[in-house]
Amino acid sequence: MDNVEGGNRPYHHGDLRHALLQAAEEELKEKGIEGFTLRGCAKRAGVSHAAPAHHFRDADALLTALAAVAYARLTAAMAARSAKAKEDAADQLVAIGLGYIDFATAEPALFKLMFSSDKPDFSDPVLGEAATAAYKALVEAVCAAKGSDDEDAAAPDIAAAWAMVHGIAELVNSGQLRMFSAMGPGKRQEVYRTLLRRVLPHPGRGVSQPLQ
Amino acid sequence: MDNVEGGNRPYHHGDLRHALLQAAEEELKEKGIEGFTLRGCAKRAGVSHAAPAHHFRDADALLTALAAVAYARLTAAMAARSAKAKEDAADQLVAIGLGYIDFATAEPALFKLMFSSDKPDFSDPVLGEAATAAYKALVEAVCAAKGSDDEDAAAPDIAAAWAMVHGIAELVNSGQLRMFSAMGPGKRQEVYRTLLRRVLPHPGRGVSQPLQ
DNA sequence: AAGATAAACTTTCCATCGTAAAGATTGCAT
DNA sequence: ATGCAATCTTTACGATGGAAAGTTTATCTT
Repeated sequence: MDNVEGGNRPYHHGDLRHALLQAAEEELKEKGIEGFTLRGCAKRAGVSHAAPAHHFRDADALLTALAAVAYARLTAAMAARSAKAKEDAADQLVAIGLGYIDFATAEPALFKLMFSSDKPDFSDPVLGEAATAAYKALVEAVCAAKGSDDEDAAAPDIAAAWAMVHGIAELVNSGQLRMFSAMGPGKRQEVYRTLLRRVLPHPGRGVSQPLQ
Repeated sequence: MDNVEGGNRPYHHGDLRHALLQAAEEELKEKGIEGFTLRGCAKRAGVSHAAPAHHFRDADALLTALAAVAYARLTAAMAARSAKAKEDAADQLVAIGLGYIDFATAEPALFKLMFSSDKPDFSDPVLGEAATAAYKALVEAVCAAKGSDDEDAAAPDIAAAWAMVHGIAELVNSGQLRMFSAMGPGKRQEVYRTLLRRVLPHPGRGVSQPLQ
C-alpha cells in the first residue's frame, strides 16, 4: 500500500463519496473534461483506483452526481443576482441571465460538463431535478417579464433568452469572443446587460418583433 | 495481416490521408466525440493502427484537419442560405444565421468537434484560416446590416448575432429546447427567423436598445 | 538497369485507462 | 462473541494512444 499522507489513514475512509465528488471537481478543473480520469480522482481522495466503484457505478455516474451539484450552484448563482436586482420583471430576467453567465465563466469546467458533454446521465432523477430547477428559474422570469402564465406562449421568448445567455457563455468560455476579454469587467457587465435586454419579451404581444 | 477486403490490397494505400479524414468523420458520427478512437479510424480505412501516424502527428492532429474541413462546410452552408435570400442586408444576416443553424443541426458531431471540444488545435494555420473565413462571413453580414465598416463599433452586434445563433444551435443539438423538436420544420424555420431578427443591428445607433 | 534512399505501412511493445473479480479489513447487528 | 455486510485493496484483463523497430514499395540517382 502506498499511503501518501503519512501512514495512519484508517482502512475505511469515512466519507469517500463526498471526497470523490470534491476530487472529481478538482480533477475536472485541472485536467479538463477530456483529461479527466477516474484513477486520478481516486488518487486525489487517497484511495485505490477501484474504491470509487463502491460509491459510483462507473465514471459517468460520478460525473452525473457532480453535474447535479453543479446545477444547484447554477441555480444559486441566478438567485444571487436576482436578489440584488430591482423587482421589476425585466430587471429580474436580466439578472437571471447575468447569474447564468456568472456561473458559466466562474466554473467553465463544470459548465462544460453540464452542457457540452455526453457524460452526465440526465435520466438520473437527482440530476434531472437539479436541472429542472434551474430551468424553472429561467422560465418563471421570462413569464413574469412577459406578464403571462402561459408557458407555451412564452416558448419563443424562453428560447430567445436562454439561447442568448447560453451562446454568450459558450463563446466567451471558448475564447471566441475576444472583444470581451479585451474590456474591463465593468464594461463587460454593461455589454452583457445590453445584449440581454435585447431578448426581453415584450408584454402583451406574442413573439416580440424588431423595431423597423 | 488481416486484410478484410479480400486480399489484394496493395501495401501502399495510395490516398490514406484522405481516407483517414473520411474514416474519422464516420467514426465521429457513429461513436460521438467521446467514443472516437484512432484505432477505429485506422480499421475503417483498412490499415494498421499505427499507420495514421505517418499522416497525422497524433489523434488530435487528425481531428484538427477534420475540423478545418468542417469549417469550410459551415462557411458553405451560410453562403448557400445567403445566395437564396433577398439582397436586403437584414435578410442577408438572417440567412447567414439560418445557414449556421443548418450546418449545426445537419452535422451535430462536426459542430461539437469545432465548438465544444479541446481536441482541435486552433493554432494550426489551416484550421485557423478556415475558422477565420467563417467568422468573416458573419462579421461582414453584421456590418452590412449595420451600415458601417467599423468592426469595433459593431462588436456588440456581432456578439449578439453570433451568441443567438450559437445558443440556438447548441441547445437544439443537445435536445434541451424540446419545443423545437415538437414543431414541424416549417414552423421551426419561422421561429428561427423571428429569433434572429431580434438581434439585428439597428443602423446608425451604437448598440441597439429595446423598445420600451 | 541497378542500387540507394526515402516513404508508407506493419508488428511489437509499453504505459495508462476503465472496470470486473476476488481477497482483506472493518463496522454493526444480533 | 459471532456472523454478515459494507468498505477498501489487490490482481487481472481488454482497449487505447503512441513509440520503436522492422518490412515492403516507390522514387531518385547514376
